Amino acid sequence: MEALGAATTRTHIVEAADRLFYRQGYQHTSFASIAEDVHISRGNFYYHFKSKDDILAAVIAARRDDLRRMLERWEAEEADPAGRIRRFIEIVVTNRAEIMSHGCPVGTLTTELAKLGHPALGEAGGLFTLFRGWLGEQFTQLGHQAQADALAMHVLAFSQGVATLAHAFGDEEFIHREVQRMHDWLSRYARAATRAVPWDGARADA
Amino acid sequence: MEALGAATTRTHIVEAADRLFYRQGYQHTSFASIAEDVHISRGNFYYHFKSKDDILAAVIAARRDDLRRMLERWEAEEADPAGRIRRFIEIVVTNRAEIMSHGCPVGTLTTELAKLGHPALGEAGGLFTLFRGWLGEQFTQLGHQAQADALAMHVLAFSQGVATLAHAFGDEEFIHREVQRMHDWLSRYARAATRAVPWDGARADA
DNA sequence: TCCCGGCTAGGACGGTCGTCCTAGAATTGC
DNA sequence: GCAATTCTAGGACGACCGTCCTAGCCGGGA
Repeated sequence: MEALGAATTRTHIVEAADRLFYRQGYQHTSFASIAEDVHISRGNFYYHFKSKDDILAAVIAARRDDLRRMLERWEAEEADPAGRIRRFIEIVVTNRAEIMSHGCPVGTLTTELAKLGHPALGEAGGLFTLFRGWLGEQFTQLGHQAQADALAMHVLAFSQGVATLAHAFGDEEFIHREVQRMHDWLSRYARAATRAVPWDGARADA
Repeated sequence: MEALGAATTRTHIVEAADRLFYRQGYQHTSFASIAEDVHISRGNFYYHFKSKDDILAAVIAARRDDLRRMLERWEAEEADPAGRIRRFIEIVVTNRAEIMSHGCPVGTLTTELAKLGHPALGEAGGLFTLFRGWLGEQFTQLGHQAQADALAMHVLAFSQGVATLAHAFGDEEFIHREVQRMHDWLSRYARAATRAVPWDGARADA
């Protein structure tokens, strides 16, 4: 019973598939290429996954878990909700190299699955929903309950627009310009609450 | 010599391919499905096009021509450069049904071709460049030469972000909100030049 | 009327894909 | 050391893909 070996092999498959789906797209990534990447026989795949869709589901679940951990980390590291939103805004800077090469992992996957009419589209869209809900929560904590979701969607739209064009044009200066613009925009909504932080630890619970 | 019949058949193929590439993606659209759509034999394709890539090139060229005509029409109908930019901003409203169903035709195609490593990526990216240059020209006419390209890219990023999220969430209210926000933003850059229009017909030539 | 060239239909071809099957290697519990 | 289980390798399969080939349809010019 070497369950550990199987677990790591399975993990390696998911990691390789994740990377390849991102770089080449889901449809364009064949079992052969994943197998080659993991140094595994092609036929051996079906011991760990019962279909290609199954691998996709595992990849989406892994991404979702990663994103959740990232959001939790931000919450631990940034006491100020505005600082957390700034973290999100700066994703496009932090990951600029990969974004310029392959776009946004969430946006491009969702778009592809939609065109394929793939049943996992809902799961992939859940990654957007994750960010949407989290950003909305931050804006709510900043005191903008009424517009929280609209503001969250605006931030998401920013990130998708920047990612798509940075990908198309490979323009790094553009990323920095738009991020700066977004920070300026955010400061209009963040100022009041940034001052509020020291004395309203209780409000976060409400 | 029924060259006319061939021309219309060719046009029908390009139109069907355009529609199917948009809805299902390039890779996921087979010759069989295009043939079925046009009511043509599968093998007959290669009289009109020598490969699938050839059809793609024709589709991109057709889109480019359509876009050019659209921009020329806007220039004829809108004397004010700000009005022309507003026309662009409102594309996402005008085409909201299609965008919510299938995303932006330019953005999704460019992204897909990039993942495929397809040689026609450059041509597809030219559609973005077309808008970028045209928008930049409008901002220049508004008197913002120095930042014209940056402003053009910002407008493009808006449209891509809105299209991607409207596609992912199917949220029409979101589209209207973001368009309104964008109009407000534009008015900050348009006001001065809107007044300037009557007396600076010469500047457009400079 | 016949012929010729533009145009079409249908099938054959090699290749790749996702899937499945099976024999056997490796590892564990007894 | 044996047996059972976990894991792997490699190939076979049917389906679909883009491509190509060829026989024949059709209409206009001689």
